Amino acid sequence: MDQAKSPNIHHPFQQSFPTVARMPSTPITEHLAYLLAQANREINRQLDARFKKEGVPVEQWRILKVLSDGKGHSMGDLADAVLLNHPTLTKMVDRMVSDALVYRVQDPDDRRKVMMFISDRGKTLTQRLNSLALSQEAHIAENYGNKATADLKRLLESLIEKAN
Amino acid sequence: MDQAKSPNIHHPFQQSFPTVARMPSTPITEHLAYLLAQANREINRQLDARFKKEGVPVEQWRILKVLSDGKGHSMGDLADAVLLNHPTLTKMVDRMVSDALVYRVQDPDDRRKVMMFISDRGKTLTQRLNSLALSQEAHIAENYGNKATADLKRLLESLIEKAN
DNA sequence: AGGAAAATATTGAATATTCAACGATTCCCG
DNA sequence: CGGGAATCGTTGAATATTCAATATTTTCCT
Repeated sequence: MDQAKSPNIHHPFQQSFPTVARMPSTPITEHLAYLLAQANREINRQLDARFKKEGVPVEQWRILKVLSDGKGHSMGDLADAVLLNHPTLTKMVDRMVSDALVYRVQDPDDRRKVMMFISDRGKTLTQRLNSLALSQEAHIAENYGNKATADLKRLLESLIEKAN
Repeated sequence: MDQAKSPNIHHPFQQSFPTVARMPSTPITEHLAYLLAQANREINRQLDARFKKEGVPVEQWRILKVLSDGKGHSMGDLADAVLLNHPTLTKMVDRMVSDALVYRVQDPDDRRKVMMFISDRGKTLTQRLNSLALSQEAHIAENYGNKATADLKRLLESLIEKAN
């Protein structure tokens, strides 16, 4: 009866009381990093829920959106724009090529580069996703307030700018 | 010479011009979801850089910080508090148990539950991490402004609250 | 010109995360 | 009380991400 199946489980008698006064330190919920993570997670979750029926993750929407200017974008530029590192982007683009949402064209001016383009299929999907995203933004603005939303965006932009 | 080694690469002649006027739609950089992702990513990157010398990912710091109230926290509560889903938390805690930063105690009142506690080793590490995190916050407040930082935190808190 | 260094994208192995299923325990209610 | 449903945490398989190494092409320097 002593050695149960779960490893790593102590039994309760080892509670030790702190011998020195514990300096409380700020709770995690007051750190900017935590608040950003939490807000980001929540907004993303909501957006993902809306995209669910199209079966497209948020990152692919970002890629499509960047490409929907119709110009070619190199993988490097795209990676920066959509906040993905290079290998992750390569693999995600592979999937999108399989789904015929985007295609690769070798840049004739610099043959190291690959220019990404959006396909017609990608464009029509993007439109559907955009309207889902817009409806989410509207929903946020609705019960969070237009002013708060605008203020928040402005502050975030400024933070990002300063952080670089 | 026709069939090169790279698959999926079209050659440039297939550029098609849009036949209908393209509605520009808002750029990705103006979406709240994108701004949050970008800010979160950047702040996290900076924090991770500071934690680098301790070799601890941000998530572990969050776990340690929550546990440093000295009370026991169930895995479920912890998962909510540190924004990780259950299996991910279980595996991260496994590593932290190996590193003797935390330990598990079976809850005697509800034997389905496991209560997590921080070890002494975990506590001293937490102190070092806290001071790194504080110095980051100070650095942010410094060239972003105390007011902006406070405003941003307030807005984020309110967004999170509304979103639930 | 020629060769070292830098830039670009991809690959493969190692690592991490997620999803679904499970085992154990407790709760609920007839 | 008894047994089905709910809760809690973990596991294993599938999937995704990351790190380091690679191949290719271009740039730079002398």
